Amino acid sequence: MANKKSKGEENNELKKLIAHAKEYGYVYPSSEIYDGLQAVYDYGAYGSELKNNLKRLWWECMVRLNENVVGLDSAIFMHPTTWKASGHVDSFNDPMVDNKDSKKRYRADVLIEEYAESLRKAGEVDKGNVIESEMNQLLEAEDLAAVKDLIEREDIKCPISGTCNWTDVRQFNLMFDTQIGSVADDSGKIYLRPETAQGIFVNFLNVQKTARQKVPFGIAQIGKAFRNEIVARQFIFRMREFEQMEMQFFVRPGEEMKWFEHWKSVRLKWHKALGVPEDKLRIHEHEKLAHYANAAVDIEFEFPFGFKEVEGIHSRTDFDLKQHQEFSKKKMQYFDPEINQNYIPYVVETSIGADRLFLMTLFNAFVEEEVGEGDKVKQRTYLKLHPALAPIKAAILPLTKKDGLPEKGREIFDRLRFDFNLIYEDTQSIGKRYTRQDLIGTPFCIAVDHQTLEDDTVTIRHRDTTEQKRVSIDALHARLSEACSFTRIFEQL
RNA sequence: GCGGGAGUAGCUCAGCUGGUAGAGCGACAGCCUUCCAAGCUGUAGGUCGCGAGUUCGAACCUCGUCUCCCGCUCCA
Repeated sequence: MANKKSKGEENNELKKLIAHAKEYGYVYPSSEIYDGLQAVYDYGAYGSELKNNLKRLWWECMVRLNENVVGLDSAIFMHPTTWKASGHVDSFNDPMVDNKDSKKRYRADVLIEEYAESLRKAGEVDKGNVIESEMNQLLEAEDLAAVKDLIEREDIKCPISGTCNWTDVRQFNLMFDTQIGSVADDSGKIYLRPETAQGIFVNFLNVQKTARQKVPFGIAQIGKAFRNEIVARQFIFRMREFEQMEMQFFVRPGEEMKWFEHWKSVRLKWHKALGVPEDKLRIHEHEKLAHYANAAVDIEFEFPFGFKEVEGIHSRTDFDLKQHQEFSKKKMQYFDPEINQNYIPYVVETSIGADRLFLMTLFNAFVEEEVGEGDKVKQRTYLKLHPALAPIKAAILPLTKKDGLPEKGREIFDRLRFDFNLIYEDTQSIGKRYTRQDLIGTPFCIAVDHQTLEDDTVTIRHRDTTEQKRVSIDALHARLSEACSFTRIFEQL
């Protein structure tokens, strides 16, 4: 393709954003003084503000604007059986072994099972069964070294290289685990949740009853989740500790596709309302569905490294509630008075990564443009963040540090600070201060000049155009409220 | 996994055939009182990625090690 970016260019765009994010207080590598921790990042002064604003916006759009969606804040720790019921223990936990010659990776249990099967076929039924039960015992005991010994003792070869040159057997746990209770033993092993959804499912009846909701209704939650990602790349796109914003919507069986389409269009509209250019968004339909789903789409954004999932909308059927009903022996059913029936509701999930949304927002906001003429051409860099999302709403900047201008500036600052996140700054030249605000994405700069002392007016500079307008100090509050309110985004929904 | 390249101040980088570190920008303080990173003065900030070795002496040479980047390979 003609306008396809080269790998180097993609990398440059990402690198530039990473550098900017670090330099201007958005995102730092975690534990940087110790050379960092792979695939873990920290949010700085402005990053934490932006992330909070995004989370609050999502929450308000979900919970406040929908009467039939209520919130929940469930714990990261959950009873271990939760993850057996959800299927995560089985599908997120495999003993892996690599052949050093072919560089192929195998599931150790599959490798041994296939070997045992070949023995049985060759007539050595007993030996095959013995080996398989031995393997199961070792896996049960989590004795991976012994599993390797077993592979070597039986001289199980890689089908590709034909050698028995294996690495150690390693457990690839996509779930993190830890101990609960002060005495560490196996019975206390619990997982850090790999998704927030299960906290919603296990609380389904609690919330339904106490918030007096009727199907169809939804439960929304924002929270951290943890996954041992094997490939750790692409900045905060793929992190080991990340934050999800999920809403599980419970519907009558048979009506799930209607609601699936509903939430698909609602969520797509939401991204557009945030100002994401339409040509950078696309819907990707899953062909291969997860074990719990009967329909799934991703809302993808075109990052420099390609179209990637930001949000997923899944029709999860009644899989999760049914599983929990089975494992917990508690009824996870709802009595629907309208049709006089008891049923396990079907679930439509919307799940967006807060960190991915953050990254998408930063990419959209990052602007570099040439300004000036002739030999005075300079590059201007700024973050074109929506005022409702920007970490700092306005900077109060006295033109000079004399003549009572700082005092007047402080006065204005104090009048507005209770309602808006502001910066007051009076050092160095005004141009330098404007530029600094551009770099962190502050939408408005309020300059206090000599005329202010005469008629109580100030100039407001708009970040995107650098144009200034003179307004009275009394009008500032209303102006900022108008521009920085979430209502400006709600109106687009 | 293989090959190549790079690690020196917050950032970008200089540092000759080995002689115990420099610039620009940025930050901070002051002057100036000025509307888009202006100017002047000053200040802070570096065990030169880490560890050994050679040497009277190592940012520089040798070995090891870690991290990052590029390309290939692999995986999805």
